[in-house]
Amino acid sequence: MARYSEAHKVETRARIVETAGRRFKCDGIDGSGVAVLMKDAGLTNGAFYAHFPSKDALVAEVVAAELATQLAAYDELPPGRAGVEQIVRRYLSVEHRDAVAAGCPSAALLDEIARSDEAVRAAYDAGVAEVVEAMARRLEGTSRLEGDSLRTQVLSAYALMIGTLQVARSLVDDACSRAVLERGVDNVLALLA
Amino acid sequence: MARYSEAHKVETRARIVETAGRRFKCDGIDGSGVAVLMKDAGLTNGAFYAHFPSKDALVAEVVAAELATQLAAYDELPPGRAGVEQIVRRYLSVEHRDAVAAGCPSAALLDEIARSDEAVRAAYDAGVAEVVEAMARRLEGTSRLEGDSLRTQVLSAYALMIGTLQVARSLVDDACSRAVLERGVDNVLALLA
DNA sequence: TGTACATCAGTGAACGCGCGTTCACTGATGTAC
DNA sequence: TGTACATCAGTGAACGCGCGTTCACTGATGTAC
Repeated sequence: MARYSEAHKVETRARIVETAGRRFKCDGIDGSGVAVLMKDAGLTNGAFYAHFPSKDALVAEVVAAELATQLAAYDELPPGRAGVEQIVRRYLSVEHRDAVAAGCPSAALLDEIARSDEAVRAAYDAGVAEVVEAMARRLEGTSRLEGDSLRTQVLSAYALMIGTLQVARSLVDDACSRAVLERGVDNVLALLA
Repeated sequence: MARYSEAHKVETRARIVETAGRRFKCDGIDGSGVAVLMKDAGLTNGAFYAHFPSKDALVAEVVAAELATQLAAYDELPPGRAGVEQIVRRYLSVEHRDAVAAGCPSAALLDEIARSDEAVRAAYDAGVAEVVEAMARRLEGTSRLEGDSLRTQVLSAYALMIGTLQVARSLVDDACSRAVLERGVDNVLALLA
């Protein structure tokens, strides 16, 4: 089994990035070994280095890919402020809280990203900037803020969403967890009003 | 070297918890081995199990101790709303952003805590409840909210602080990082008005 | 007061295991003639 | 059209290393007599 088409290698690589994203979000970056990552993708560990020079290189790609996926999901939503409201309500839902593997990479990995090398943080930085830009463009004209100031406010609101989801996932008390999610929706929407 | 006083063992145990807190916040829980944790405390790895049944047990104690330290620091601040403002300004300062080891355990460890077993999450839950209670009591009477509703709002504000600090630490662009900290202060104070 | 013994925090080597990475090898396919 | 060779994604064993945990041992001190 070799000498595949060029498309095959690209597909395999993409599959590794995608399954690694889910695994990282579930078990953490440090908690996910290369052998497991490759098994998730239906391969053995040795093949990893035909696609990536190191685990760190994969991490940077996964961070970029995960944020790109998050960004792409915004296309399906209604335009303008209505779309942003849907983003916020979905983000701070019980469903998102309980679906770590399919969920936001920021909420699942941010403090590991903060400890990562500059390549990973640069990938995160760029990915978040695009997500913020997409949200800001939907709000432009309907907000008291505009330009950089609006973007800073959107980033601050995104930080509230991230922190809220992490807290909701950490609390043992379900009622308290749901309460912080619900209040988070109100507070984020208030910040973006 | 043995047959120490009872106080000696208590002190040693406390030293392990304290140095482990700093190490966990710097390198992550998964990223900090027992041998390193014990070396930080000036001991060898074997002695660890005279104090704790497992690394997981230490993690739960560290989470509790770190939040207790955060809570204790509030005693030095002015009473009422003025103290809460100082808490927020210090939390979202460049100094706190750059001092991970001495900083907030939530910002450094929250997504690892969310992945931890129930003992760790219960310790986190209880510790956060106390921190929230301390802040809520300072605000009671000067806020449009009261009781459980005020506490939920304080927890939501705490989540914004956590998320903001994590984002500030992850961004490579320093100007952007500072901007989100500054905006975070305004937004948290607005949520608590 | 002096001696024998019990205690137990701490030592440091060792356990099996999984880590990230390397490498000799496989074998289905594409290319050359 | 048929054969020989080159390619290279993927295999699976192995590398040295650090992980969490165990354990036989040490030796300064407290207690018993």
